[in-house]
Amino acid sequence: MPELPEVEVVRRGLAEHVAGRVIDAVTVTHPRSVRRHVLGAADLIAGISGRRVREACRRGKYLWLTFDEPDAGTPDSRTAGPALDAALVVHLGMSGQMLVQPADAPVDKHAHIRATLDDGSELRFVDQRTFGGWALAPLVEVDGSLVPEPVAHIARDPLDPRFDPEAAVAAIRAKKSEIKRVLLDQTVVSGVGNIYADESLWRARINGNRPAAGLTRPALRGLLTEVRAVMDEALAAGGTSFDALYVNVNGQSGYFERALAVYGRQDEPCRRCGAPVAREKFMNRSSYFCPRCQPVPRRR
DNA sequence: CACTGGTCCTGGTGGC
DNA sequence: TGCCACCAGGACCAGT
Repeated sequence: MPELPEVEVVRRGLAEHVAGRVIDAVTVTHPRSVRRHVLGAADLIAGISGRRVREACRRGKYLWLTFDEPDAGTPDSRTAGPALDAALVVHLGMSGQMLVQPADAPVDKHAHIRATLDDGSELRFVDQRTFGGWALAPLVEVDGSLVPEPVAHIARDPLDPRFDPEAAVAAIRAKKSEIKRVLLDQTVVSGVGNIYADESLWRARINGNRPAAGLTRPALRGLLTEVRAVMDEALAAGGTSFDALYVNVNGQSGYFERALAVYGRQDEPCRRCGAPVAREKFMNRSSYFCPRCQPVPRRR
């Protein structure tokens, strides 16, 4: 269940183990993992084979790899000109992993894409539930930043140096739906998933069912502060469990077992007031909250 | 146009 | 023991 902090841990791993490497051969063994690449697996493979990875980037839960210019003299480089290049966009979905392993290491049953690198290692995309995948897409400029086209609609996340809290507060207040749904809307603020939404709302003592537009600016500033704090803490926890063999292990951060205040703690005492944590259905999933610290809004 | 609710997908779990 | 319903959930899509 990778959210922003887990994805950032993966990005750091890719920056360390994959940036600078040349992608040699690519194999796709599950078509669903490349379904977002409309031109198909063969086109994706052709587009990244032989390319040297430049940088590992992230916005919200989206990852992407950029590449150095192809070598001068290749046919492509004449027509490419100054046009913006493409990036390999990766979304982990619910269960995606980006593993860097020795090429002769046993291959996981759910390894759907494998890319050999020029240092003898192999980058493997492992994904049990196949919600994630790879796609090659052109880079476009949005609000002064270069992002892949499928990421163009994704808002800046709270860890982005150019994240503007006041603009985020205004965007949240402009929404007509409940605050939790707005938090999960990646076009408003990106990187927040179901778990950290519940954790942030609990910290800010706001019930997720409250209309976003009805919350005061200070309340929303406080909420965004808690979102950032939860992410920072999870990132600190995740950054420590780092194996050189693996870029990351299932996006887990160690944060899960320890520090969750409400998520998954139905009927257990609220860590602040002791009241039993409540659980309710929300968009075919669950919301956890403290009914005392986060009072349910009055029906209008 | 904005908002809402359904759907995709598979492995693990718990009930009968 | 075996079967099946159910759950997890990010992003997309169709309907209002």
